[in-house]
Amino acid sequence: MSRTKEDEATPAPRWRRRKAERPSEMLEAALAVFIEKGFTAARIEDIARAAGVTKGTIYLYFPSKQAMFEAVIRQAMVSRLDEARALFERHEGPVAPLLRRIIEDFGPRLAMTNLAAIARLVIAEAGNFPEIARFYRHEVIARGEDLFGRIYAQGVAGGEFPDLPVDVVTKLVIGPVLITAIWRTTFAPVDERPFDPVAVISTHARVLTAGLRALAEEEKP
Amino acid sequence: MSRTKEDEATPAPRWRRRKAERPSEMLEAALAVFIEKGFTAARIEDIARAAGVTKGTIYLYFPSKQAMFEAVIRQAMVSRLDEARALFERHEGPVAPLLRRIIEDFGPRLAMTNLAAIARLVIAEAGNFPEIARFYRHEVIARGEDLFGRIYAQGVAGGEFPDLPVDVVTKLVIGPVLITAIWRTTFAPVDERPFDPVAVISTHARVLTAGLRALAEEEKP
Amino acid sequence: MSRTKEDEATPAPRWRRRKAERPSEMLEAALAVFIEKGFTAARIEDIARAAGVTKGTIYLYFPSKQAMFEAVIRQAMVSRLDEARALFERHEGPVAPLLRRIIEDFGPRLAMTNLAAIARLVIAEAGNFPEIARFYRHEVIARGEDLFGRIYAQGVAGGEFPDLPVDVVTKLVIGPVLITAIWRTTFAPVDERPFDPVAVISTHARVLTAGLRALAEEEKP
Amino acid sequence: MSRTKEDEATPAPRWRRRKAERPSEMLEAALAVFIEKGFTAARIEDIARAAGVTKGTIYLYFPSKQAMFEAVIRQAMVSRLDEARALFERHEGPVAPLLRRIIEDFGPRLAMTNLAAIARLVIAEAGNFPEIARFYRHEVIARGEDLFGRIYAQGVAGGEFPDLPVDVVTKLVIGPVLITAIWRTTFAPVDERPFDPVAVISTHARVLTAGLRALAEEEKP
DNA sequence: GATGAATGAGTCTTCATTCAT
DNA sequence: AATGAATGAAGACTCATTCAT
Repeated sequence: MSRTKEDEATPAPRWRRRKAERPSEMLEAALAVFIEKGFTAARIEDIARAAGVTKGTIYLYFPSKQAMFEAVIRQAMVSRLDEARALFERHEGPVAPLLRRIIEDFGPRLAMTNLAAIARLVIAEAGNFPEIARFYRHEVIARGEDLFGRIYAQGVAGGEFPDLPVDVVTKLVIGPVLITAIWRTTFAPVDERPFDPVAVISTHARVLTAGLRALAEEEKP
Repeated sequence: MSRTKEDEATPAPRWRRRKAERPSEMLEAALAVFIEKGFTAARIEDIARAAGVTKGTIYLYFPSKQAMFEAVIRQAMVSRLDEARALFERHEGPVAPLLRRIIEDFGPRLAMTNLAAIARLVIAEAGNFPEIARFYRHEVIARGEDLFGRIYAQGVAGGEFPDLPVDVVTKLVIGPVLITAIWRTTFAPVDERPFDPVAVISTHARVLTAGLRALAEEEKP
Repeated sequence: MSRTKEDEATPAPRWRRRKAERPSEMLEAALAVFIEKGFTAARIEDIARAAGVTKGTIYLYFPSKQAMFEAVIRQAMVSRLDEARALFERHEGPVAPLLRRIIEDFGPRLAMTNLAAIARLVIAEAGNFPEIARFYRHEVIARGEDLFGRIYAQGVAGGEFPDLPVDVVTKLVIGPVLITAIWRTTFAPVDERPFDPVAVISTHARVLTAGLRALAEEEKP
Repeated sequence: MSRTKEDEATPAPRWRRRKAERPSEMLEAALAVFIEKGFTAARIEDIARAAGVTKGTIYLYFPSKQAMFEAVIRQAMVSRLDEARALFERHEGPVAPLLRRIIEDFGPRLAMTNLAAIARLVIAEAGNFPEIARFYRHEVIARGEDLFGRIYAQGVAGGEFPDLPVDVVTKLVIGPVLITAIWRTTFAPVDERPFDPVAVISTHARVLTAGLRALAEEEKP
């Protein structure tokens, strides 16, 4: 592409105009910094440096550190939610043997990626950010329960699962996954003993499915 | 409560000699403030006020805010550890039906008291306080695993439990309890739907014991 | 000086971009404050105000009060060192009568300017700032001895000066100059009697040169 | 000495009543601490510990840290003044050869003992303690000049010394001694090269006496 | 007389936020 | 749009001084 006439008036800009991408680049950088240091200890300047901009620029896109934090969590979760939805919706057919596969697919995805760190971040800061807690509760967890609830309902209808409240069962599913996530990011770094998250999650899948199946049997007359 | 006559003559003294009691009063006050605000957002002056002393007094007993935080967690956990030990050691006899009782006794004690908030605090701050993480790992969790491990081993020996690694089983036991604790302190306050921690825990106990029993059956020839 | 019309429309801006000049302005202000109050008693805010900036700005240029102090002494001495070098190196030819001129040129320059106050400051704080002492020893004194040593060696070679260790002679040269400097800044302000530093220094020059000449004569066979 | 009847009523006290000695013990301890750290950096508690008492006790004897500092300097100097006086007054007879002995006796006594450190302390803090400066000027220096002045006057009368103002000559005498004292306490600790204070002082004595003698010769017709 | 627990004013230092360029 | 110099409020920590015991 040869330079045309208008180049005379408008010399090549030193930086490429990337207005649209900038904010989400910043959010990614911010996520990394928040994960590493937590909300308070993360300095705006750290985030700016990680994003390759300067402090002032952050404030062109976000009105405050707190607003940025909320946006960070939002974006991080939203971008994962679609993956999660796809994951859940892919599964069709008989659900009982599926539960195990769901846990084994979904578990490591939470426990082994930085979703674990995000979860820890949310847990840590929810007290100071009710807005975050509310968002997480309604946008993330509610959707997850919804997706999982439909699958579970099928299983109950088919006599594969006992008739328990879905929000309770969800917590039984998530609990050991969450503890695995937390363990990996919190205690494993200071622990000399090896820690095998996948083993925990697959054992969890086995025990839980076995337990649900057993209770379902009991319910039958 | 009206002021009595002698108040006129004897205004409140600036201080009263109470060296022995002071430190643990301060730790209690500090725990409350740390739980409410997190480590960084808690101001020493807040803690001092909550303890009924002034800033300077804090520094007579603790060399720094960080040291105080570590002491807070230590004292909070140590005082619970004995309860926990007693709880575990009381149980004797056949262990399979016991597991359920253990979860149902121990679970609410973690999920419903401020142990839940402490756990959240540890999770939130462990990244910035490796010392806390290490302490918690070695003093709190290791002991719990130890106590629980002995019980579980009996069950395995008696064919009541499947032969799984005890550290893995421990996480299956704790996971849903922990999520209950976190839920109560993190999401329940912003959630309009009712949340029944005890239901979660007792369901957990039922499903887990059923699952372990089922797997134990499978193991038998 | 009355405010002009445009003042109405343009109130003083919060700041003006002056990165290049700022640091040395701050160092000058800091020198004045440190001289007046000593290191510990000088408040960063005093220095900032004297420099026409606010506290925070100081920390944009110096990482700590201590670092600033070291920079202050360094800059104050380094800028004088070149003058001193020029002064010494200008002198050529026979050195014996020169010694007197050197003292009479150099003495008042130390005793009458704020070099005197800096010397006092260094003496006062060297105990708490070994780095300052070391810097002063190696950068300031060593250079002075070096310059002076070359001149003195010529005089010894020419039989004008006795063959004494140059570091000892240096102290004989400096001693009365230093006491003059200290006297002026320490005791003269509280003394009702008049004090004539120049008289002390010129008498010193006369007596010292006479003494050295006499000893040089003695050395000759 | 056997215990007598009144012992029954007055059992041996746990501590010996030493009201009279206590203050000067504290002053000695305080001197050491002030010398080591300077006025501001010296903590009352350091002094108390060094004196074997507690903070509160200090305030039974001195109304404030500043008052204590002034008392410290006073006592330290007063106790030395008598020695100095004795030293000066011992000397009698012809004064010219004596000057050298005076310097060689008195010099090391100032330069090598903690008088050097006290001098440094006074120089350092005089700005913040005009009272100290005044005391030192009038009580210490004036007396020294007085004693020395009588000797010098004899020498002038006898044609041994040139007719110079005694306050000027005093500074020529003291200057190299002072620089030796300061050097030893300020720069020698950070200097790898050896430093021989006595050599400086004896050279000083030789050069100064030679110089004064030479000028006295010039004055003669 | 002595103690030492308690106080609180004083200071350094950090960092989110602003705004002239 | 981007920069980065400057701001100033906020908070950890120190230590001279007080005073109940």
